[in-house]
Amino acid sequence: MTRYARLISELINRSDGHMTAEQIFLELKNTEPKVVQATVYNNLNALCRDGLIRRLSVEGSPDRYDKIQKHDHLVCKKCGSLSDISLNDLTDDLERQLGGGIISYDLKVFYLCPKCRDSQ
Amino acid sequence: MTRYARLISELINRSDGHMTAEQIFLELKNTEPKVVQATVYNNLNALCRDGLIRRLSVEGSPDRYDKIQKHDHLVCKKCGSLSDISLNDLTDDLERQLGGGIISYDLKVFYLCPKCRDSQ
DNA sequence: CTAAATGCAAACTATTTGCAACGAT
DNA sequence: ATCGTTGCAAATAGTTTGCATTTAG
Repeated sequence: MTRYARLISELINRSDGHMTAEQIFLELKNTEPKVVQATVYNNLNALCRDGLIRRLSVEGSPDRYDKIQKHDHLVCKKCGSLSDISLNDLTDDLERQLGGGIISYDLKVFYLCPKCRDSQ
Repeated sequence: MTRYARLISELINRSDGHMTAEQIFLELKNTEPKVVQATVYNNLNALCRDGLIRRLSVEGSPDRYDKIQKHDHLVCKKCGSLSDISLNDLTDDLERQLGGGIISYDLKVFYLCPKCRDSQ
């Protein structure tokens, strides 16, 4: 595990998650001024491949990177803002319905965030 | 509803879904040789906005466009291939857990497709 | 007649790649 | 010495935008 990989993984696990590559890059550059975007992308890909972080694709915005610990997401249909939620685990249900072989799942629940609901 | 909008929406609802903008563009060009990508994107955005199709973001590949009718997806963790599944509807559960306000949800179940499982 | 939709080219954003230099085994 | 990692620049992929032209109500 290289210096950058460690720093990036810490950053993602320490933050609220949901950081874009750009945000990670900017944050990291505070302490590591020489780092470039390509390196951040390389590391993010490696960390995802190795299962240390997870990638979150949200329509309309760049990919986000999140802690691996299982949780679900509430996504505002209007502005795309994300928040974490912990819902009942579905794995057993899914295994039963699909007959096994499941690796993981990703559940996004769409709603209108308070801000967007108010500005209707 | 314009000509293109109708054709595109039909295409998506007739197909197995999961078409990328590029695929839709190419397919459409068979019968509408003058159409350009920008028009396809414009129409896809409008159709999504109006709730006539849904956009599906799959990490690592361009957005896909799908029929609106509720269903879930099985996604190969390795090659990203998609297939439809019909799982028990979670809406009531989610409403109960979250206290209402849900618009919809998106459930992706990751697995290894037969092809990728074999080539391990 | 007007407003919206289209074609076209250019712009933009997110991400990847090739390659030389560097750093840690 | 070797192999993976980095910095850098350029390339690519996907998508959007501005604008003049066409189309449909």
